[in-house]
Amino acid sequence: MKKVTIQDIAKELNISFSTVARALNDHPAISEATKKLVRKTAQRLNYRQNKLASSLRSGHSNTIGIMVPSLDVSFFSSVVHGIEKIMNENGYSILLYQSNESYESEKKGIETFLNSRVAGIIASVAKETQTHEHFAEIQRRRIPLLFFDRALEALQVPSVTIDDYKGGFLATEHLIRQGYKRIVHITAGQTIGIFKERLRGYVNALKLYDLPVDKNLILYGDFSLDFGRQCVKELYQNNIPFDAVFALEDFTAMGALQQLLDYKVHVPEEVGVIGFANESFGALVTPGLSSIDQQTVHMGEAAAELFLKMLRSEDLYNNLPERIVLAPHLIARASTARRDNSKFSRQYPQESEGEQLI
Amino acid sequence: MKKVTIQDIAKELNISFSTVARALNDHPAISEATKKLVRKTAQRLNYRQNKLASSLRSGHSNTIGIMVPSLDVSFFSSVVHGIEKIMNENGYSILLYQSNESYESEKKGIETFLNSRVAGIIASVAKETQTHEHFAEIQRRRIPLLFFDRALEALQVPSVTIDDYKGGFLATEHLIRQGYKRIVHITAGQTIGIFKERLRGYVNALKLYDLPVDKNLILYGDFSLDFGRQCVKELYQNNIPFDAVFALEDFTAMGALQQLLDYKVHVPEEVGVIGFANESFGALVTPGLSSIDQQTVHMGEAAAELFLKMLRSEDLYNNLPERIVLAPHLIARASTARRDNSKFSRQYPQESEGEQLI
DNA sequence: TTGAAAGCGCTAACAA
DNA sequence: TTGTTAGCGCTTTCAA
Repeated sequence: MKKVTIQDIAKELNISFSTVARALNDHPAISEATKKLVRKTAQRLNYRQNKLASSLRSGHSNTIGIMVPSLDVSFFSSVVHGIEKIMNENGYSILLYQSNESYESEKKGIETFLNSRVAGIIASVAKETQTHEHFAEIQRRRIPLLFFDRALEALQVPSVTIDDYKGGFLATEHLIRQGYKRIVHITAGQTIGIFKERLRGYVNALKLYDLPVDKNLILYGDFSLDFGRQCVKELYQNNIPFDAVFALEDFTAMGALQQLLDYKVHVPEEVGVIGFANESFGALVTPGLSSIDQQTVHMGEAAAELFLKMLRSEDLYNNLPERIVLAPHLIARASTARRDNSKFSRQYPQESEGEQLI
Repeated sequence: MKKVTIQDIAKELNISFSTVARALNDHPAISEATKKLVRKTAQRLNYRQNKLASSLRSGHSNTIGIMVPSLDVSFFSSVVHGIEKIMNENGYSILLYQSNESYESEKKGIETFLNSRVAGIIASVAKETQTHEHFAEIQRRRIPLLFFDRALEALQVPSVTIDDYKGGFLATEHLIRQGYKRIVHITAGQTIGIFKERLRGYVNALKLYDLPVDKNLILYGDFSLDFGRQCVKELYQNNIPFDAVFALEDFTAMGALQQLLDYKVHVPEEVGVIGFANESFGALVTPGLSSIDQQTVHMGEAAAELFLKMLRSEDLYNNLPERIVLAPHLIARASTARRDNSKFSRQYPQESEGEQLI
């Protein structure tokens, strides 16, 4: 199949190729008659516009780059799902890149985006990333950049994140209201912003409710199902009493829960467990795992909408960057259903999604 | 920041711009001295190659299109994760498109890919798609096309799928060997190929083990957690005796399992339950949900490898298309752990992943 | 309402 | 080893 260009259509119709180009782009100065004729011929010849040529010439592109740590993490694939949907409805295509949490890979991806002359970039920063030179270059080239979930605070870049402090606070407050008093918090050893915020929420909730902050109850480490199990094991081995576990994310919480059940500890009666992220399995396990919902759908939508606004505005880097912070939601399930909590007053407006206990 | 081109570098160094181009592309005819000089200047001026221009001129592109029904389905996001990783390692970028199971959307996506002059397309067909004209056009343009998981048999296109017949057979055989005799199969009302194959595997396994095929035990419908619950309810309401459920996928199986537990039916002692897809929650619920693993990782890898082979071969459409069919694996967990099954002989080589019962 | 012509930034054949 | 030159297929200004 020979490649068909606007020249071929022009020859077919004995008109100039610029008229053909205008007709195909629905230029107002072209008569309806020629437009119709051109479109018909284009279809007959199986013509397809060459976006490479048109983008090269016009300097505009309708491709945007999305950089995520990994599509294997349901949170990210879910947000990408949402962003792609909305950007696609607005005529944009998605160039996808996974950093796999590696700084080098992230840098390479940004380069690819830049070389491909994308119209803008939406990114969630890799765990490993310490410097921000590669992101700064995007700004220097005046290309719209937006962070979601994991942002680099040092850069003046718009972002959509959730309030991790509030998430940590909500989880801890919920446990306190359920009557738990010695609450363990499992957090990350590294100094990732979002986990520090969750920890801060935990500490402040304890203080607000006049509970002591016990260093022995704050466990640092990697996060994984196994680490959750190990934490519970060590707490028992070291004879450290506790009656609840708030883990930085659901898999770790699930590990803790499994280990407790292995030890024949009653959940939620003796020990309550809550996680973070509201992974889909939380609703399916027994007892149902309480968690903090990260507003995945909203985050994708908000990111796409804000980004579209950026693409449309000219004075992109003149005003202060818009930073949208979404409110996390408490999802109370059986793993923390110790008792009636009606006597407590509400601290935040939407405390629960009203999900059924399982 | 002004846009820097090879012309700017050429002016800086008082050499011709084609020398610069050659130097940057590591052309063998250029001396090491100039190469070094050019590279240094390029870096100093913050030069970035324009892929639009180079692809337009050379006629080659290193972008490939990936079309999936939805990234919100963990199976697809997981396969895309794998494909992106390998293609990326081989120097390709990914243009991503979700059909959301819509034929129109799929068609539009293919058009975008074609207009963007992708080097090739990897696709999993939308549920809604009945015709294959849009895929045929890809072939007519001699662009490499590969299907994964959901292929259109009518087209001579290479594909990577799993053996759904064998999956259905394995699941049913496993239940039979565990001593279950009246096995319900929940399948899709629509006539999707892969579900028909699973049903065929179910029927043939029963026949092979001399068990009757009872129409009352084959339930057609939508697939969802709720439908699984509903199936169990109806079976009890209609007084249809059964001692096992094989559902077309894990969420439906989970619904059946939950309803059985609500009815205080003992799983696996009284009724066994097995699903399909090996979703991550299966290992976390209690009792652990037996399932059929779809070889997600292998599928991504196999698809990427086969595709790379296609991209490299010239006589792409001359020989018969390679169709790779992966073997599904039985994952036996607590939901079917009725009793010792050592007295049965093995039908297939790898019967179980040897996963611990939870 | 249409045509002519220039050129986006690069690759690659041909010359030197 | 390097330079000259001609486009890739399109958008867009200027002219008619």
